[in-house]
Amino acid sequence: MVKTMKNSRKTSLPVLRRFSVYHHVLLELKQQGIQTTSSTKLSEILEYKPIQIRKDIQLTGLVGKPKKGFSVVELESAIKKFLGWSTGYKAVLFGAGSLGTALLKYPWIEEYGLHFVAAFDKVQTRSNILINNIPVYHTDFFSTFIKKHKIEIAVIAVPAESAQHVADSLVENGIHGIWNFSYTHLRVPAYVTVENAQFTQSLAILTRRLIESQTSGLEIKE
Amino acid sequence: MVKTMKNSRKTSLPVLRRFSVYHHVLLELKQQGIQTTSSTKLSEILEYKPIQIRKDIQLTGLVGKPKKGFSVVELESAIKKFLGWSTGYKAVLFGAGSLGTALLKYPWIEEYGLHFVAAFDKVQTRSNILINNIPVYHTDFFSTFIKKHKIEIAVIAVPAESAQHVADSLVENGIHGIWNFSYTHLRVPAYVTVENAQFTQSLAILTRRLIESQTSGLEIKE
DNA sequence: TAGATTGTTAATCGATTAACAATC
DNA sequence: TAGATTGTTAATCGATTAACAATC
Repeated sequence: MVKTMKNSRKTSLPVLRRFSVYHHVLLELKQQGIQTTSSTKLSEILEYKPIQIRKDIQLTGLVGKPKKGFSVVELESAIKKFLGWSTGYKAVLFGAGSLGTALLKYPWIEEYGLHFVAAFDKVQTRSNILINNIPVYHTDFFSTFIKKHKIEIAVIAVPAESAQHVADSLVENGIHGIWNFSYTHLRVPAYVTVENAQFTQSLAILTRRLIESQTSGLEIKE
Repeated sequence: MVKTMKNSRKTSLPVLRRFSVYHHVLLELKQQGIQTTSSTKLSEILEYKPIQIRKDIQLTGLVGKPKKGFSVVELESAIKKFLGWSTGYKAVLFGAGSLGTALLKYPWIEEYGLHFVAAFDKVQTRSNILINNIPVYHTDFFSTFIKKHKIEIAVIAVPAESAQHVADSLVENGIHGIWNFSYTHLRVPAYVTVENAQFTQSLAILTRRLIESQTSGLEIKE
C-alpha cells in the first residue's frame, strides 16, 4: 500500500545517496528470489540503523506490515518512483571521449530511466558515428536538434576548459537538468539543476579515510 | 602559516566533498593568475556561506590573514595535504572495459597523487596490452604482482556480478583501500575502506531534484 | 587610520537515534 | 497467542550559522 503525501521540503543529500544504495541492494535481493525484507534485514546488510532505514522508506510513502516488513518489489518500485527513475528522461551527451563512450555504453534506460537520444562532440572524427546505437553529431547541430526533441537532461563529459561554454549553450537552449562529469564549477541560473558527478569528490573521501584509519590505528591499539 | 593540530574525529562526508570543490576552484584561480582569495570571494563563486568556508579551511590547519584572506597556492596545497593528495598512492585497476579504460587515461597522478601501476582483466583479449602506458595483465597474475609492489588502492571497475569476488581477493592480498565503481554493495572487513563512486548516487540526486524543482514551481509562482 | 576579513565562542537548525505503543 | 516489526513522538547529536572581538 502506498500512502500519498506531499513532499514540501527538499530531500537531503545523504538520504538520496542512501536511496541509490537501497535500490541496488533490492535488485540483488530480487535476483536471489527474496520476496520480503525488513528494516532489520536491510540493516544487517548495509550497517545502517533500522530506524534510519524505516525513516527513509517513509519518505517514499510506502507502508510496511508489522512483523513482516516490506515487499522487495514494492519497495524497489517505490524508490524508483520517488527518485523519478520510473518515468524516463530523454538525455543528450556532450563529449564522446573515453568517459562519454563509457556512459553511452551503459544500459541506463533499464533501471534508471535515462534514455540517451544523441551525443555531440566538437571533434569531427568523432561525429557522424554510432556508439551503442546512439548517434554522435557535431556540436554545431545541437541547437537544431534540441528544437525537435524534448530533452530533459544533458550530460557534460567534455574537458574542463570547454565545460562552461557547453553549459551556457545548454541553458540558452532551455535545458533544466545538467549532469556534470567535468572538473569545473559550472555557473548557471538558479532554475537550472546541476549535479556534479566528479570522481574527485569520491576520491577525496577514500584518500582522507585512509589517512584517518592510519592515524587512529596508532592511537587505539587493536 | 600552518598550524599543527590533531584530527581525532573523522571528517564528515559533506566537508570532504566540499574540499574537492574548493580544490578545483583554486586550480582555476591559480590558472587565472590570482594569488590571494578569501572566504568572502570563494563564497561568491560557490554560493557557500563564508563562515562555512572558514570553518572548513580551519580543518586543514592553514591560518589566514585578517583583511587579506588566504594565499591561493598555500590553500591549494593545504587541501591537497589534508586529503592525502600530495603524498601519492600506488593503485591497480580491475576491469579494463570502457569505464576502466577511461580511468586509466585520466592524468590522476598530476593532481590527485593516484599512480596506476597496473590493470587486470579476466578477458584474455584485453590483457597483455598497454593503455596509456599502463600494463594490463590477466587477473591470474594479480597475487604474484602484489607481492612485488606495495599497492595501497585498488579500483574496481568490473561488472556487478564479479565485484564481490574481486573484493574478496583484494582483501586476501592485504589491500586496505577500495574505490568501487561497480553497482554492488561490497562486504569487506571493518579495517578495509571502501568508497563507492557509483554514478547512480549522483543520478539519484539529479533526478529527484528535477522532480522537486517542478513541484515547488507549481506552489511558488515566480 | 578605516574597514575587510580573520578565528572564536555561542546559538540554531536539521538529521539521526531512542523509546514505545500498535499490529499482523 | 507471542514476538517481530511497524510507524509515531520525543530526545540527542552533530553540522551549520550567527555574532563579534581581534587584527593587518
